[in-house]
Amino acid sequence: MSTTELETIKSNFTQGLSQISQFWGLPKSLGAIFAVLYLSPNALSLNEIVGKTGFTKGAISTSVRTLARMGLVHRQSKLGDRKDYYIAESDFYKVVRSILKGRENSEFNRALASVQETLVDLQTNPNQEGDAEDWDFAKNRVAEMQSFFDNLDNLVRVITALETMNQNTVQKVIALLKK
Amino acid sequence: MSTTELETIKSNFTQGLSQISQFWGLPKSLGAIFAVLYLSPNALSLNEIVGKTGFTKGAISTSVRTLARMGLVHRQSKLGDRKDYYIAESDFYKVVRSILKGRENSEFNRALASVQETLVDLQTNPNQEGDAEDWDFAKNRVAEMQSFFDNLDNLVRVITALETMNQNTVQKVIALLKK
DNA sequence: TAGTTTGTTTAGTAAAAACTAAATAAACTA
DNA sequence: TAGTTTATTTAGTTTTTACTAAACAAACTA
Repeated sequence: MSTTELETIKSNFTQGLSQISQFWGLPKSLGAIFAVLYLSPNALSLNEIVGKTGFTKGAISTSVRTLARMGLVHRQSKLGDRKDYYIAESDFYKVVRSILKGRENSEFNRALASVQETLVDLQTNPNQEGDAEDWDFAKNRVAEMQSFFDNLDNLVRVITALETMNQNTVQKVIALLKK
Repeated sequence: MSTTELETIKSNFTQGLSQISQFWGLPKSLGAIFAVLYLSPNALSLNEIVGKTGFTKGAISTSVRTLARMGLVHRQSKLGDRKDYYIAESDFYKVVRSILKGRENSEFNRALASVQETLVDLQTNPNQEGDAEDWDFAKNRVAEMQSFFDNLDNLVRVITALETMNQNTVQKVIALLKK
């Protein structure tokens, strides 16, 4: 009965993380799986996760891999046991850095590059007569955007370079901003 | 012909922003509409946006409203003209603050609240005998998560409270983090 | 070897989201 | 008033995405 109670609370928590997950445009399953792992004192096998979440083996298999890519869970192998086991990363600052690092590979960078190409295209073009103002306007706008992205990219680069990031780090930033 | 060239470049740029948009889990249309407005020296009416993007009036009508909610575009009314006109916000730091502010209303906060409820549920419950360690483990885990969220929330609160935010602000943060 | 137990991939389905076309509403105009 | 011109809403379609069920593959076991 007390166990049931705990399970109920866990289930509510899982629902909450599912919603957060889909708020960020991710599948609910990711939130649910992470929640189950996060509240489990011991590593869980794929089939155990199936049992606790109700998703199929295939779904868990792929979901758990994307969670691992994000740095939110880690795969473990026990000796003499063919099963894989999964645990949740509980240091969220680590997760933030891991996700920010992931940006380099991603589709996102290809899109960013296309913005940069636009800027080059605009700059290398000889000024036209008829629509010179249009060209200049576009040039300035895209240059501003590029500068914003560069600035942001620097910030991310510095963050990912931090050997440690924790509450204290954030609080120092807050103190700086408050002035 | 030179005009055609400029249009081609604009179209590439628009494609780029569309991809960025969908990378963040948003409809491509949002990126496309913003791109068109961002590169337009003058405010555009709804029908002009329809012409430049190829989406239907209905789609533009709703998309432009969500863009406005995010602070990415602004609606303008010209006197003696019944049409609405739209311009892009070009200060991206403003946009960041605007989006961060929007968090208060959102579904996101309801989900966060449910995490907090979980914590309360766990803490108010009298310790059980059989599964005391399970309760404690869950309690600690959820408390840690809550503390992370609180910390982040403070940061966001400070950022939105900033009267101005710009490249310089970011650079100061970078300088702080580098030490 | 054949038989288990695991994880992954694939093909198909169900559900959700983005979008279109058209009806409606609202504000003006002649 | 009836007729235009605009924006919004609605109902339905298309497209995309998440997921299931089942086949497959790989690693072990008897």
